[in-house]
Amino acid sequence: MASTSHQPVQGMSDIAPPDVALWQMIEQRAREVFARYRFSEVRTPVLEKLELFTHSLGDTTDVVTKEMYTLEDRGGRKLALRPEGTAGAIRYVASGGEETANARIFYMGPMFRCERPQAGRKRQFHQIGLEAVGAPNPLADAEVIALQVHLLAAWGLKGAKIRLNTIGLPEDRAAVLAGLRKAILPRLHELPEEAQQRFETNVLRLLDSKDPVVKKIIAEVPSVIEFMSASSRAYLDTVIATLKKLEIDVEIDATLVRGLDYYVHTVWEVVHGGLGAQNALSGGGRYRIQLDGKAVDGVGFAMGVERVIAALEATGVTASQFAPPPPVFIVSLGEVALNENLLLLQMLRQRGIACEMELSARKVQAQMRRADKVGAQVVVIRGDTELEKGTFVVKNMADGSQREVELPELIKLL
RNA sequence: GUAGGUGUAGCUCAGCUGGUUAGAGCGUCAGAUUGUGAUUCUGAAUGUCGCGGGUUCGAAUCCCGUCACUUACCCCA
Repeated sequence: MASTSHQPVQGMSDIAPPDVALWQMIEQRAREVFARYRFSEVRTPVLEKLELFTHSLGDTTDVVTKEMYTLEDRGGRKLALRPEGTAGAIRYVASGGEETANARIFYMGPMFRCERPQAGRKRQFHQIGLEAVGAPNPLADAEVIALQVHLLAAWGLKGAKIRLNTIGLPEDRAAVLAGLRKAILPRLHELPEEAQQRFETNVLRLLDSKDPVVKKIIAEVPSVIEFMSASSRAYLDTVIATLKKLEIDVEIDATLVRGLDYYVHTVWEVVHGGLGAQNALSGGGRYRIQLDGKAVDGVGFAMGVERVIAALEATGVTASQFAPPPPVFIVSLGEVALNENLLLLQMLRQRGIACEMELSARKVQAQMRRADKVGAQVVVIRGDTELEKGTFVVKNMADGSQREVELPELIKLL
């Protein structure tokens, strides 16, 4: 604390052993759910060519222009730490030919964005993401959303909501922008200066503004969906109808916008109260990514693990609930017993029993305190007397009772 | 990039408008208990008061700078 030299890089942090238990639970249950939906894991490099991201995410997006960690390797090649997982996953898919045309893959791992850290936002953060590759099909979108709901349930997370919207096809974009501008124009002078600028540069971004004045005007303007083509609207309708059949509640929110250029049709977010300003624990949607002249269609989502954890903790879940099982503790009395117990320790471990012991001849009292400290429920005590008799004292820490047994009995007890 | 809050022991924090040797709780270690834990009692160790500079007889305290953490804007998971 006093020294800053041993701290991790700004916005990056260690995940300490007790907390890791929660991470492992999240990852393990995610793997179980993904397996049921027949998705397989892909592990792509953390470092990619810079252009992979500029091409797929869009070279004017904020993520690409001001948030990426970029570097040059010794050969002068421009590289970037991945700011998200879809680009790399799709690069893998695009390189694979036919057999990956309908790939169903998931990934989990660290992502990097050099932003100002705040609640729910780290510079190194972790995502669990999934991509269902294949031609646009509203049923696929619904299936992926259903999977996501399943995932939230598997984690035991309560209170999450899904906000759903469509951003239509690229062909709709011009009509949407024009329609929106036309609707807002009469009230443009009411907007704050910053918002007026955005009216020119990126009208869509006015939709999810946090400014109360902007919000009010946006609420009175027709929904973006109304400016879209009939086929885009039909696509959305099918997604909604399918979700209804699957009994999945979503909130249609026409102000939902996404910051990456590759999205088409369905987009959604999973939000949770009690997360601070960054209330989205997942973002997802359908996309079309052009790579080397090849278009890859798919639908997917990415969940921010740190945010999922924050949401779980906000609902009373703690890492200690997923702590590893308590160990058996071996107490030694005297040097001779200490050495003999080392053999016992290894023998028990080889039988699959988690156990530990003090590796120096400390006082019994200190060893017992240690046993209690690490949460041992059973303590095996062995000193000279027991060595002579070939017995072990087994103590139950909960009620304090103990009995003396021989080896076969000991193994049966543990 | 912009704005607010905070940096004192391993952890959580107290330290009033500057005044001698900088505190508490928890944790750690040890003793009470020479072979028995969570309770109790007793004791011990650990601080360049984030860092650098300034004002002052004197700075943890005031001023300036800087770094870090934190919250929010922007944007996003």
